[in-house]
Amino acid sequence: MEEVKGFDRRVHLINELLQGMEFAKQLRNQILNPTNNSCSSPSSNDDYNNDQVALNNLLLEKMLSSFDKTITIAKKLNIQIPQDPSTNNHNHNHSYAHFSESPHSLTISSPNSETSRSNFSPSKKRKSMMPKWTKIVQIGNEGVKGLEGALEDEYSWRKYGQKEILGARFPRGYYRCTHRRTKGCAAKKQVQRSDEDPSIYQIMYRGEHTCAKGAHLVQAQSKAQFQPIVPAQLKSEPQQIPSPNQNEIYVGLGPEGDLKVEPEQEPVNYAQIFRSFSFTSTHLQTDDPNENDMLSFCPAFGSPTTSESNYIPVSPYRPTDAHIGLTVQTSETDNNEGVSGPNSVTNSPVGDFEFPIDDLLDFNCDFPFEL
DNA sequence: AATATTTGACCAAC
DNA sequence: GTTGGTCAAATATT
Repeated sequence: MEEVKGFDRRVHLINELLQGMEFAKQLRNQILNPTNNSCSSPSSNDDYNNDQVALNNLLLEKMLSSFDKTITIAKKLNIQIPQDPSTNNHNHNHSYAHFSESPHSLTISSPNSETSRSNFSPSKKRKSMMPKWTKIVQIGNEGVKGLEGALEDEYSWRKYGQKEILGARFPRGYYRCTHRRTKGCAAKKQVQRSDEDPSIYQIMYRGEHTCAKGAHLVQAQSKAQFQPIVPAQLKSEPQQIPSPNQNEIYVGLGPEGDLKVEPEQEPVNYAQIFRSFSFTSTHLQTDDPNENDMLSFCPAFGSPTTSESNYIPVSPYRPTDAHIGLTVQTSETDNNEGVSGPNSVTNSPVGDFEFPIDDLLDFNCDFPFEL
C-alpha cells in the first residue's frame, strides 16, 4: 500500500501548499490594503499598528507552518530536501522534482543529482512509460447528465477487467481504448470509487490516445464505464448516487511536469475533495504509523489528452488561471501491449521526470480559492 | 452476428 | 505468498 500512501501524501502536500499560498495572499492583501482587515476603527494609531503587526505575524506563522508541513510531507515522499532549507536560495539552486521508477515517489533534487537515476531499474512488463494522469470526479446532487455522463469522456473505452483492491470498498475498473485493435491505441484508464466519499471517483489514465478523438462512440461506452465501479451489492440500487453534477479535479503527472488540479466551472471545494482522498489533513501531520489505512486509492496518473468535453476547455498541458497547475509526469516502459504509440511526451528522461520546482510554485498566483 | 461486459484465472512484481 | 493488472471464455447486449 505504499502507492496509496504516496498518493495521499501528495494530495496533502498540495493541500498544504494551497494553504500556504492562501495565507500569503491574505498577507499580501493585508500589506497592500491594511484597513480592509481591520474590524473596526482603531482607538489609536498605536493600537492599530499593533493589530496590523499581530495579524501580519499570525499570517506569517501560518505560512511558515504550512510550508513546514509541506516539507515534512515531501520528506515522507522521499523528496530530497536540501539540507538546510532555510538557507537554501532556491532562486539560484534550481530544484527539480522527479517521479522516479517508483511510480509515486516524488523526488526533488538539484539538476546534478543522480538520485533519481540511481533508483531506476529496468522496467518490467507491467511497468509503463506512458504518461500517467489522474482525474478526480465528484458527483454532485444536481445536474441532468447522469452518473455515466460524469465519468465519460470524449473517448470510447472498453472494459477489460475489474479487480477488488485491498483495503478499498469498491472495485477498480480497468478500461482500454476501444480502438486498441483497429488503431493500436494504447490508452487505458482505471476508475476507482472513493471509500471515504462514494460520490468521488478517481479516474486514472495511462497512456495517450493514438486514435482519432472523433472516432469515439460516447453512448455505448458511458454506462459501462460506471457500472464496474459499483459493487455487486449496490447494483440493485443504481440510484444510490443522485443525478450528478460533477466536480472534477485533475491531480496528474503531466507531460509538462506540473501537478495539475483542475476544477470544473465554479470553484470547487478543493479541501473537501482532497480530504475525501486524504482522510483529513491531520493524518499526515502526525507520524502515526497507522496512517496506511487511510486511503484506498492508487497513485495519480492519467492522460492530459483525455480531458472531458464538460471540462473547462483549456489545453491540458498549459494550466490556465482556471486551474491549479502542478502536474508531474512520469515515464515508464510498457512492453505490455506491444504498442508504442506516438507519445507527445518526449523530453523526459527514461524512468523519471524533471521539472523546475519554481514552476510548481507558480500556480499559486491564480488559484481560484477566495476566502 | 458483432460487439461489449463479466469474471475467474493467470502472471509479473513485490 | 500477496497483490494488482491483464487475459480470455462465457455471457449479455445491440
